[in-house]
Amino acid sequence: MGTPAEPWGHIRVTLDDQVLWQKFHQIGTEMIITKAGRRMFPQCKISVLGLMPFSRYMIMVDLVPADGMRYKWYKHQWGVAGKSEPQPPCVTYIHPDSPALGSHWMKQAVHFRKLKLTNNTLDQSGHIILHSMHRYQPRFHIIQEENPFGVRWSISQTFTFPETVFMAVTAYQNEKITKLKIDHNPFAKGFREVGLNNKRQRVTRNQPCQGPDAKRTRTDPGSPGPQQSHDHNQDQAGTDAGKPFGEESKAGIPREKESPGRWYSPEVKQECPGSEVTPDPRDDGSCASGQPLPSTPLPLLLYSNEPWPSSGAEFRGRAGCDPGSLLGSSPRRPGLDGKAGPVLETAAGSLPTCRLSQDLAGVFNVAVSSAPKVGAVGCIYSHPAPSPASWNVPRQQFNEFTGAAHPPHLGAEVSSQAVHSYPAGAGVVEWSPYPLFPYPCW
DNA sequence: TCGGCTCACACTTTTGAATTGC
DNA sequence: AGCAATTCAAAAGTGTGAGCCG
Repeated sequence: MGTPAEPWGHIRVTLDDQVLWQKFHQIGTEMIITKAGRRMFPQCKISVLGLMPFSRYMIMVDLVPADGMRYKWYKHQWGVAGKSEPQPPCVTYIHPDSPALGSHWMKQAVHFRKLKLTNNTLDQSGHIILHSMHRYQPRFHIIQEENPFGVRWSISQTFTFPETVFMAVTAYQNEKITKLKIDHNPFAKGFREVGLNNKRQRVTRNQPCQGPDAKRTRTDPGSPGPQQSHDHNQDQAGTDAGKPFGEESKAGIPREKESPGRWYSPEVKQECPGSEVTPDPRDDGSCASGQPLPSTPLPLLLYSNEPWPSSGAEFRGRAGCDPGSLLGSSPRRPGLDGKAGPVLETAAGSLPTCRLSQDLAGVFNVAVSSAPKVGAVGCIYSHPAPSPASWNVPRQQFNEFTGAAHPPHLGAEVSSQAVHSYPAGAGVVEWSPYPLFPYPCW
């Protein structure tokens, strides 16, 4: 168990499936969001190195606006349609293995396969709520538990990867993205065959069912649709060239199998090779700020009544740490009306006497996977407990927070960093002067 | 009229309980 | 009795296109 003095100096985070991400990024990644929740593809998967094997960490993901714009698909390309809408209640997804030892996280890739996106602002399933036609950037947060008994969570570090920026959509706009997804996503296997991933040809296939009730008649035994589909899938079974997932699993290869990638570390960031990176509207040179950060208290759920920053630049300045930027602020605090999604709440009576940074009144929404990780899920919804997962605090109390991001009990010896990782060249790590979670949990 | 969203659909993959074998 | 491997059904996840809605 190391001291918190320099626990972060050698952490390296690699984005897995980076080649795939870059393929999508080159075209302009689109992520389908649905009311019921849709998984990401490519999925968020990272490799972590440099953790202390016997220290415990939480790893979580949130999605922040990539800019302050709303987009529209016009003439085969994305164009700005205006300013972004007020952001919905933001949820941070905690990896179901959290908290776990550093050795556990480093043993294999950290896969956020259960992470789901939704456009349902009233979602209660813990899915990450996004607006369609907006661009978002996934962020990965690693939070260290200071002692092995889970007294508290403290230091945090944030990693982002420019190629993971995507456009949230309810229906694919770019046919190239559609094709790429079909080619790489096993669940879309049925659409891979030529003709089935083409809207017009698909319509032709179902012509006998055309008409106002066409949807219903597709299941009609007399309809040629299902039969043909079956045949085509049989053909496909032997000719499927991609098989990126299914083949892997059937071959008995661990799903978490890793492919080597690049590392991004704070040290590298100091070099600030920003020129190697695809220009990002949010990258406004803040990588130059290589200052140690104030202490980072525990992650909490922070609802905010503040609207999200309307401009990328503004948001960027806050990135990485405070509740407003990390998890996003919701125009309205969910939960007060009883419609809140599953959130990590802080325990009643355990509120610390910390203060929020000035514009950050609110409460985090923290989603946890549906996976049977009792430690993470159970505690979150249960009574106060001395576990780091049980940050339950009455939502209504969060708005009473004001002010500082330095909880007194953490002290200055605990530093935190927000790191912006770039895939290009040697990589870039960005240090933010803001703590990830400015509130202690107890 | 138009663009965005929802839904049911057919299909594949994944998951996990039940069963079997050692 | 305990464990690992296998089987199988159910659940989850996928893109599509028609229809709905503002």
